[in-house]
Amino acid sequence: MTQGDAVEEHEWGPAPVEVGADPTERLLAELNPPQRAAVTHGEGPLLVLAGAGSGKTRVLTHRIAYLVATGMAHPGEILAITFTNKAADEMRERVERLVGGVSRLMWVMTFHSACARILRREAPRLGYKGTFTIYDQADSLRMVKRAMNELEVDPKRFPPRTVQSQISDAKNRLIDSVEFRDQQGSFFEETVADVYEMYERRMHAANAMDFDDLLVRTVNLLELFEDVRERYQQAFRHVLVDEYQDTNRAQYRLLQLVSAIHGNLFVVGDDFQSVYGFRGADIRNILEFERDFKDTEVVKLEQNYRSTQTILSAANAIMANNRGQKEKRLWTDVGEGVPVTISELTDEHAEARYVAGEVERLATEEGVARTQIAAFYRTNALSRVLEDTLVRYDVPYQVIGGTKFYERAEIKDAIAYLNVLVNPDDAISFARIVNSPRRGIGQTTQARLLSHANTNGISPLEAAESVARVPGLGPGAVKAVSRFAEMIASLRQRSEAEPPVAGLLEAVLSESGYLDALEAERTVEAEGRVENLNELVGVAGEFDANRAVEGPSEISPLDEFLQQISLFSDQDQMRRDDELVTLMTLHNAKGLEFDVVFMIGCEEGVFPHPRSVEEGNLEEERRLCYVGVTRAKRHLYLTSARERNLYGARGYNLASRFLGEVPDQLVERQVAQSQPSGWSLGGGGLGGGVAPPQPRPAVELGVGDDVIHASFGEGIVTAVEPGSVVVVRFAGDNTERKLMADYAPLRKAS
DNA sequence: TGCTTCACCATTTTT
DNA sequence: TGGTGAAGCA
Repeated sequence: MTQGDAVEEHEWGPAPVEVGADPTERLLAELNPPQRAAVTHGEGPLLVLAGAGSGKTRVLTHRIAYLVATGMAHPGEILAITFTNKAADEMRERVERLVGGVSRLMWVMTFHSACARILRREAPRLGYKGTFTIYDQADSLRMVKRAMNELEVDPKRFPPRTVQSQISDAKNRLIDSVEFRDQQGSFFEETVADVYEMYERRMHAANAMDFDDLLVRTVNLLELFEDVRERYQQAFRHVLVDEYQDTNRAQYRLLQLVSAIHGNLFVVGDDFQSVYGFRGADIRNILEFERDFKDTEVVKLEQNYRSTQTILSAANAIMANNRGQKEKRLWTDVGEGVPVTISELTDEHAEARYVAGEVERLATEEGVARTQIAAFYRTNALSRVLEDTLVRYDVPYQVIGGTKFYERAEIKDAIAYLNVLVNPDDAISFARIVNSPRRGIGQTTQARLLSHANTNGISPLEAAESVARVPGLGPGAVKAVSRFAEMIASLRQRSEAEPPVAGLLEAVLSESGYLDALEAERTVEAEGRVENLNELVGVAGEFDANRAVEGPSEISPLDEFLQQISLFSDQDQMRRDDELVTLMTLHNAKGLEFDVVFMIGCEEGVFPHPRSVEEGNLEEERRLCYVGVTRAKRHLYLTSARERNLYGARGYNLASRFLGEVPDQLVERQVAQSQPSGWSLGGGGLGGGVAPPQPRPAVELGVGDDVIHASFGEGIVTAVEPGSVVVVRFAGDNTERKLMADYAPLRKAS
């Protein structure tokens, strides 16, 4: 907290909105009538059904500002919850713009951050230490496997991922292992119940919580301890929730608990955009809100400020095929716009060429910025052909999603070292680092350490510290383990002296031998990993700097750093400044908007996904389609391919049923003439929307040449294949790509 | 202990 | 088609 903010804190009240006249006037001036009704709502629950592009974030931020400006709430009494860090950041920023620095007193954060914050203080009540570690899905999966291993459950018959997801589902529904067992009948489920129980026990012993635990344990806390419950119920006079349709049972219960005294629950959502059912989101939470919270008022936002009427009509028509939903019809006053283009191509290559060609045509002939163009697909696998084609057409693009920074092995390793320093009970992090880098502590040794730890009720680290007492270890293993234990002990001493996190991290990386081992590899991959680790050190340095400004807090810097990054994912990696076309899954597209949207792979067998159809989730697929369609502001393209390689086999598919649900009068249809596919660029019909770049005389490239690519940057040629294809490994993202030497924007580095 | 080969299998994934 | 994970060998 800076000096300036401290001053503003004392001056809170009518925030710096307007001097003189009614301070709320300007806030309300920018709103349409239903928006205004929502913002000026008095006390009691309110459900805002906010259609796509209807200004829901505006309503939320203005509502918060309104509460502050009218004195209905002190900033410190406001809890505003989102699902993503990105949404929370955006909301905080926009609120700050409206009310100024007092926004710092508000709790504007994700469900998980809010829960983690509460649990850091209160976890001892539940028998956890305040320094608990937060496990991501991968860590949690390891723990599931470990529990299964301990119970001798065959992973062939019980896929760990399935078991994990059943446990997670149960937690999302607030069903603990005891209740889970009671409800189950089949042998399979009995076994899952066993694993669930063991998993919980081991998680607790490791002083660790998975993402679901953050919610569930907070609910437990509030239900079990009246004083804690009342404290938070009193504290949060107004509770606001974004994307309410995505809440699961645990989140629902949490909101119910936390808003019980004041009853001011303000939720904004769109049942049409509920696409996370597979993760436990329960669409009933929004459909039955009025029943669950007495005297709820409902406001519908149906005016859309994003898309043309054509696009909205298409979206409405698609959704008319779903049942059990809140009646809602989007409209706009921006006009009809151009028809939806539906194109049927011969195969995925033609489809990709079509998209690439149209992108270039739009960019060069119609002046559409490439940042305003996106392509969505149902499954990540569909991006590959499109990417290859965009490269060949020299169209710069970015892919959102994919491998995340914090999921990279080297980053997870580094964090695991820090986890062990803060939380010595953390068995999963221990396992991660004990033999990484290689120090001769192999599987057998690890298994013996672990079983010794489990039978004696101590942590693996403690077992390592008294390795002499572990039975069955050879002298070599004993020596390696005790050296490891000593190294950790010395690092822990260092961490307790509270140095900056960045310095500690550097010490960890060098003293553990991790960096040395990477450098000894002398490969491009290893180099990239070192770079990533440097980036992590940079993140830590930034954290240290911010912390120095904000002053001390009750928990240690390292602890705070770990909590922050464990709940941070780099979803907000998207760049909007460069001239890049954006590629992503339909799920990732939620909340975004683009002038031009391509939805590729609109075929039966792809979208709707056959698995969803099997499982009776067609309506959710249709909502996903709705989400995709409503991202488009001006022009929507829906493409399908008659045949496509999927999982190595050729598949022949009909166009998606969703295409048929768009009324003909809104559509301009294009059907490809049969044309050969493959490497031949251009040609007639579709896919030749724009002439491909003329072949240049081949650049003489050989293995080992350093090259520079217009969008991928520096790389090295690792192979040359017939047909003037070169394989280049790029330093930037460490991937190998096959490029057409004649077409790729590639030149030899000097 | 650790590397290599082989078989398998396969949505979506805010935290 | 390609990435992952478990058994087999040096």
